[in-house]
Amino acid sequence: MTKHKDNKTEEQILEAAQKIFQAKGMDGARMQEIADKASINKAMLHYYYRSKQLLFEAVFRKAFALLAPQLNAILNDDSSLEDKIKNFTHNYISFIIKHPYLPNFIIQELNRNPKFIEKIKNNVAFPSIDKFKLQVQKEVKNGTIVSISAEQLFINILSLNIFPFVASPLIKAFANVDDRTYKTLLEARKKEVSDFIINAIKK
Amino acid sequence: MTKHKDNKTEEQILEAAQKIFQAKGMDGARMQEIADKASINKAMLHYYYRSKQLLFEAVFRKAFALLAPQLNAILNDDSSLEDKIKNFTHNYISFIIKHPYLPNFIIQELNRNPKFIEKIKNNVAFPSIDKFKLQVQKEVKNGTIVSISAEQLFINILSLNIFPFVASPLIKAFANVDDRTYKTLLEARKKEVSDFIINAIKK
DNA sequence: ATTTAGTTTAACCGTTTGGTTAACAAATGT
DNA sequence: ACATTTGTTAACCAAACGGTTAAACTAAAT
Repeated sequence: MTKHKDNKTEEQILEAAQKIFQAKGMDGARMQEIADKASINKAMLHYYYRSKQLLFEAVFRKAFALLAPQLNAILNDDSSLEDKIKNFTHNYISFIIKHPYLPNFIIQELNRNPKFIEKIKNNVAFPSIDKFKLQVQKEVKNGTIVSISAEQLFINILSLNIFPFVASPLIKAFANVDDRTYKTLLEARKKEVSDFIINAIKK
Repeated sequence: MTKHKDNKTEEQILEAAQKIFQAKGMDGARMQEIADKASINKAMLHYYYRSKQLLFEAVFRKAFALLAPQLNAILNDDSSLEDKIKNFTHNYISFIIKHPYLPNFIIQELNRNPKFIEKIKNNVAFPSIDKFKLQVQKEVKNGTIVSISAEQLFINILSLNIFPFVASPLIKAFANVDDRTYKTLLEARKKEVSDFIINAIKK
């Protein structure tokens, strides 16, 4: 979209689209609603982004670009495994509390169209697990942690950090807690989760 | 729908609707597509279920009724905490491997409309955390496990078991594994996850 | 044999949808 | 000063959507 000189309207659109898409998903979102939220004419959406699909992809890319660096913190940082887990958990949960729609949006739309991630891989700095893998293997070999594959540990870390945000209505209902209590629980998880993980892997 | 004598068509519709709704969600699903998959006329959908919303609710209720008893296994079973975690993890992952769309469907549609769970609470046997809570508190008091709230432990168990299915496209991409390898990883989690949890909480 | 109630179909309907058009306004360049 | 490009608007469009209708079909009950 480099041909446009004035990017004020373009950004207004992207912000509005972000809110609508993240709340209602690709299928549930309406172009008119996005236009209304951006306080502009519907034709402008197509003037700047050509189609709903392309507008959606712009929103998705932006969201993904926000999330990816967070994961780099655990995959490609130089600190010790224990420090990584502590820092990541604390920072990541703080981050998601500020952007609660983000993980669910990305997960949902990726499930809707799994091939989409290939497009993203070429556009955004994409974290790699390689370094993390070496680190875990080394610690297992040294006997500092129990025998576990880097992939399983990685899945566990992500699960414990992300799932409570993705499935909040379900968990709230089962655990029988109200919104305020749930927020307190999430806040406590900044510490609880890293303790839990470190306990699980240390010998 | 008790007025109908022949329930063959009705079930065909529900099955087709289940597949379409679980793959595309409420907003992405089309009544025509459901009719096609059920090999019947579109008017029949309305004859048996009146509206898209009611058909969707029937599908959702059925899915939820399938999932809820699984959770009862961990919340209201009489066995020891360690046995519970082992059994639940093993059985639940086996269950979801057979119904891979289920958790994501429920989570997604509950996020779309959080009030919906109130409707469900009255219709389906709804698990309660009370008994599990007492059990955890007792074990903490006895010193057999580390100090942890039942809610946090419950969240952790659900996260580790469900998230890998909900976020599979994302995890596959980050962990850089193909479909076959990922299936193997999930299969291994039947044991890995319970070891991980038990390690995390035992003193 | 005829009624009756349940089932199925094709055709139809009003609305909403993403997207387009053509005219107009505001900058920008010459 | 004029011409050209860029930004914005209201009106419009065809297609797709969920839902309805009225008539036809089926089979058991009278």
